[in-house]
Amino acid sequence: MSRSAHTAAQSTKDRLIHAASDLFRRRSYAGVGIAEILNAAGAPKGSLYHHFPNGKADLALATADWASDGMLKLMAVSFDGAATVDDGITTLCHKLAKLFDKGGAWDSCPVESALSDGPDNIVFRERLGHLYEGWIAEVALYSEQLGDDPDTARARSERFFMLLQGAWTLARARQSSDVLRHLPEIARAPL
Amino acid sequence: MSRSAHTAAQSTKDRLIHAASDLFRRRSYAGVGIAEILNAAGAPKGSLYHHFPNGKADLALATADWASDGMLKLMAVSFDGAATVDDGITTLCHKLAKLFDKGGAWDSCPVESALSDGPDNIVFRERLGHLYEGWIAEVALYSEQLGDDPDTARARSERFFMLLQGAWTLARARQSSDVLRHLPEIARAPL
Amino acid sequence: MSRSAHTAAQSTKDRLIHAASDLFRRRSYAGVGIAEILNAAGAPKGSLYHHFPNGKADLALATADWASDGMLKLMAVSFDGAATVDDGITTLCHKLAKLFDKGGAWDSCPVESALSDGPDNIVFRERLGHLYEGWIAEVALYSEQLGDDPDTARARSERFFMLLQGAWTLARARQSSDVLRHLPEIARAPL
Amino acid sequence: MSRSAHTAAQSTKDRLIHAASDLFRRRSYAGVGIAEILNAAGAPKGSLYHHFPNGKADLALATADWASDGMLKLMAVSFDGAATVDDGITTLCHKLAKLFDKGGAWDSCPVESALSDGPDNIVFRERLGHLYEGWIAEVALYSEQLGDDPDTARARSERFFMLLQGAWTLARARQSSDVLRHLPEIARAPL
DNA sequence: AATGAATGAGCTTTCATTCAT
DNA sequence: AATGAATGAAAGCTCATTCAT
Repeated sequence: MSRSAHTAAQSTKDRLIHAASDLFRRRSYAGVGIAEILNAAGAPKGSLYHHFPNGKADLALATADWASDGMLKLMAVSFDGAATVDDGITTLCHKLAKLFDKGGAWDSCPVESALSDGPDNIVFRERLGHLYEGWIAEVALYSEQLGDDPDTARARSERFFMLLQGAWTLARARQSSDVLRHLPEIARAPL
Repeated sequence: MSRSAHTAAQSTKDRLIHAASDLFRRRSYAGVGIAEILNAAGAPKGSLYHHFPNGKADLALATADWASDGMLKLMAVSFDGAATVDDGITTLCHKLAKLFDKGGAWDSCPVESALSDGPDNIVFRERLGHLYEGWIAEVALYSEQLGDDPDTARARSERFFMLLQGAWTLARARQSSDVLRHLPEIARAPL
Repeated sequence: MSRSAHTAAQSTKDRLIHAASDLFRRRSYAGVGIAEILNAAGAPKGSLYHHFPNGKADLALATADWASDGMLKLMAVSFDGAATVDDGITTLCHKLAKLFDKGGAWDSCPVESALSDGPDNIVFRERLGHLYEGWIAEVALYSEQLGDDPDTARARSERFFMLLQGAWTLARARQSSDVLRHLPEIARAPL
Repeated sequence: MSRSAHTAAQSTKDRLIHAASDLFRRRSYAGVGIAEILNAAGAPKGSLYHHFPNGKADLALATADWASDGMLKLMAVSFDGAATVDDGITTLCHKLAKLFDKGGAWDSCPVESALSDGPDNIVFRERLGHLYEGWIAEVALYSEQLGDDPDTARARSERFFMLLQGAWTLARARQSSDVLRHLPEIARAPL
């Protein structure tokens, strides 16, 4: 998910996905041109349509999938060995805060930036929903494993998802990861 | 903020702002062309630069300001006569859910969609932060007026902002305003 | 209709039509790129879509209309003062033979080359039929004025249209206008 | 020449020729891309240059040759057992009308559509002339065999060629094979 | 003989903006 | 204050072809 973690020998296809993800996060699907992506990936002009027959839209879907997988892995790492749900969430928030700081503080959610802006089609919308539900299900699963009953786990996870999305938005507006770092304690407080 | 509330005789400038706001919400700043905005506003080809000398960027800033004012008014109406902060928030969430349903369920935050996507300049970023802080301050003010001490009011408001942004994101991904309608009770639960 | 008859000061729109007509005749709608047309017309890169909002397709329709008008004028001139239908046709064939020789002998029918090749839409097909019927009606009109009864005039005109189209095709295949020049006597002979 | 007469097991090369001929007739050489031809033929991406080393141009020449052979066969069948030239022509016209109706009424002459539009080279032009002369010579031969003296036979054949090309053009413009069916009587009438 | 990945020039069209009126 | 013609850079995409396997 970081901008520099994938510079070792990769396929052209992977380089396209990583370059597109970086650029979409900063300026979103519609704000980034294909020429720029190809240039960033060091890929030749005509190679995009070989790997992604439907062009930019296919690339955006692949980018969102890849970024979502990265998020799921980050969740897994964060909850691995966590004693409580709160511990897992705290670790995750700190990892995300670091990611935010690495990205230049103007990166938005990699899934939303790739799919939200795109062609007005149903495929993008459904994929966006599907990937987000996957994140919520993942945290809910860890919560259950740490003792929550299913309904509580799901409600907690959904609530955390919303807080996280909102916190990231606010962090971006403030150009500061502080709110992400403090998110665990914010979430803990009752209304 | 709604798509149809401003159809009475308006100035060309106002029609441009409203048309742009509608379009930006659905496809964001970069995803909407000036020709499309002019067409939707029924404005002549060359009139944009008369009202907005800096072109699309100026229009986006005006759009964000107008949408933010609408949000502040909605907050005022929601908290007017509210007995508790919870009451005010509940009313606000229901009003926003109705707005969401009106907009075709693919509208995103009007402030973010106008400013997040735009030219990579500092003006947009600072305006985004400024407007969001205004929303947070507004709810915090109502909370204080309803008895919260300043620190509590601010923390509550910030937390609500995050939940609201996240809930809107989730509502959009699900193409359903349910999560917005249930947001008050979700917010009430402790982590 | 000739390549050099319109070099006096013309509007950009006219220059686009004339340049496109020349190029379409030699390599047909699909074989000619917009860049080439703009270059030949001396028109700036973005000006085509100002004059022809639907782009290449609009230009092709305008080109076909203009060429068809030229053909109607040529018919009018040829039959003006003609004592018999045969005289009119003879004059017309000689004028067309001269046109063929001017064009480099690889020009095809300007109406067909603009519309036959184009996007697979019904507008092109109907326009092609409409313009051709106009030619047939025109010659039939002159035949009536020269004494033919309506049915004979129409049959003669239609037969002449076919011979002319076929003769032009053959002239092009042979790179020689001979068959056009001899068309009147060919048409006169019984099968 | 028909679209469905060759569906039994064919070589890749044949399938390429037949698919290309179908497509060229509808949208001409320049209007059809290689990808579309390969797709229609069910041929793998790289196979075209195996069978046609010079690529699309070679394929167009092969297509024109194949279509011209089909026309010569159709002529042979039509004149086989014909008592008079008029009989042969009548049969031929009816066969061509049926072909026209099969093709969707937007097919043009398969020889012209493959060669007329192509690269601006002398090979295509000469092949076009050569194939057309072959058609004219073929009908002239049958006319001689049915009693015409050589000069008359040639003149008749050439005249018929022109009427046929023109009739096909008109049939296409009108989206109706009527003019092809009535061509024999049209040809019979004096100017 | 056959394949599909790779290539970069070219395609049509839209972009945000400027300018003369 | 208001207009629409004009502009050329850039957009996303397809092109015919080459090449290593």
